[in-house]
Amino acid sequence: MGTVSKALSLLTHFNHGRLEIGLSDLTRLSGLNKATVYRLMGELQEQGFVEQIEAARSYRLGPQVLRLAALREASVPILSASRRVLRELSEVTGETTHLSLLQGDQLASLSHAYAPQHATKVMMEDAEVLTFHGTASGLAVLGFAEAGFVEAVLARPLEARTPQTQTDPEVVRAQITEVQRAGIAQSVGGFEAEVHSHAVPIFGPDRAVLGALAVAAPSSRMSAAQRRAIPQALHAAGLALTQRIGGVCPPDFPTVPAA
Amino acid sequence: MGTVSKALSLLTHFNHGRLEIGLSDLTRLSGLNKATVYRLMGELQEQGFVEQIEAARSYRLGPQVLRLAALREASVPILSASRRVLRELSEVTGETTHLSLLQGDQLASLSHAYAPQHATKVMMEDAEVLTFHGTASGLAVLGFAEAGFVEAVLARPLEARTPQTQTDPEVVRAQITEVQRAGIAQSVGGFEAEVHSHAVPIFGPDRAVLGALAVAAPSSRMSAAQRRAIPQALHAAGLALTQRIGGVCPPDFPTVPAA
DNA sequence: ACCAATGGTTCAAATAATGAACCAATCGGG
DNA sequence: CCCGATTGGTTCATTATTTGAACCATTGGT
Repeated sequence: MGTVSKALSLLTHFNHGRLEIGLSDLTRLSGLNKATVYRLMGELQEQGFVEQIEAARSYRLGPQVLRLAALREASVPILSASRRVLRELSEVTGETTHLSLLQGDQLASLSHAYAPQHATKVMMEDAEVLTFHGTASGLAVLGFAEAGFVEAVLARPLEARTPQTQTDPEVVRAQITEVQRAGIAQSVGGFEAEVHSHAVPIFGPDRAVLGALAVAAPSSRMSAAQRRAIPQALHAAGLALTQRIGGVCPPDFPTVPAA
Repeated sequence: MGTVSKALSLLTHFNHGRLEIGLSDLTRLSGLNKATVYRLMGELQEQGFVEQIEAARSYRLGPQVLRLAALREASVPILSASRRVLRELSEVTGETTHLSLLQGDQLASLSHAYAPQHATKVMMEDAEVLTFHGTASGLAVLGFAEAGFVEAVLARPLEARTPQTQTDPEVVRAQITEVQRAGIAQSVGGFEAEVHSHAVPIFGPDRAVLGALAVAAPSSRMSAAQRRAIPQALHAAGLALTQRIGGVCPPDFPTVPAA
């Protein structure tokens, strides 16, 4: 791994539960030498990618990433395109919806919308990293990703976030086959207990899968009517979003929502 | 300059006018060796910071920056805090408003709001890099930045974006002194012709200047009434935003809007 | 058919990254 | 109030990576 990759991989350790990281923690998390981490963080800081909090001397992400994100949106306005789709999908389904995007070998939830109807709803945070095997979004992506990518994901140990999480690669493989047939993925409590999620893949201009659009509902509200309504609305919303960003579905993507 | 800094500095060449850059262009822009740029971009691509467009083989910013930006906002929610302030300021002044943030040695406009009142308005793009000497925002920042920073900025050649741009360092220095006295900066046509801008600095928890809040109006609409109303509204909005993000004004910041 | 430009690749030479050990300061018990 | 443990930060000889001139294959324009 090159020096640049090492530096950038340090940034992957930031997440919602760890917005600030000290030098020692980062050294442990990365497995790199302390002096190396120190110097790399110094360079990241010079370029504005991280900044150091005076008091604790711990690091947090810097302002430079805001500019880059704004330019990324100018290049590929997928987040702004998603907002309307998410809002409408939340209204129609009465549940929380979110968009997750593939970032290398990670899947991160980056935009969401809540439904006004219910007092209880599934809460979301942007930039949360999702597991592939334990979320509907992850399965939707795997169903239409390259075979090599799927193998790489399943070769890693599959973490169990809840007692319901499927951690057997063979079971996950069967789920993926079902996703390919139906064009839609499901997960019941695989990431958060009591959450029933549906998801469909989103495709780019080169027919490659970019991420997934998902509806997350409390299991208790999953009536027979919802089980029919959500896949239908989700399928349509997925096609709409893919189209809005100039994407094209691959030939093997089902054109009608299957049961 | 370390390898990491070189790689990250490649990203600074992306902007609204150059959302995609080919290998040769990037080599020229950066002044680095072609093989170096090629390898560095390869590493940036591996980490999802850039991606390559299949057809043209040129590079654009990658999806990874979106995740980092979302986390930065979770750490320091300055953009979300600014939106309400900008909206209200646009309503009160009837003109376009925007927030720019300091990113190392660059000042980038990152959030804006339009007023509904007028058919003609100053248009803004997020992530545009502003000059320090030719914009009200830049002058507002310089007025309350460290002396060393001001010297570094004025030591560089001052580009003239319009015939009205002040490029004499001594004149700019005098403008900065005036900004310190009044607590508000002005620029008439220094960045775009026919645009009259006012700006106030925004401060962080450590009393350091983070960026500037600005009102940009067509020169033709700058009546005597507006010349009084804008500084007053802007001063109040700046204090409000500084406060909302937990910032503190330095002791030498004027507490009342001066003429 | 040509020339100039593009993206991509090679390999010896030059340079930068590395990591074990060390320092000073701080923290939290007992 | 002292002690051990932990923190951020620094050093420098060794090591491994980066570098860049030159080269190749394609593409596009004239």
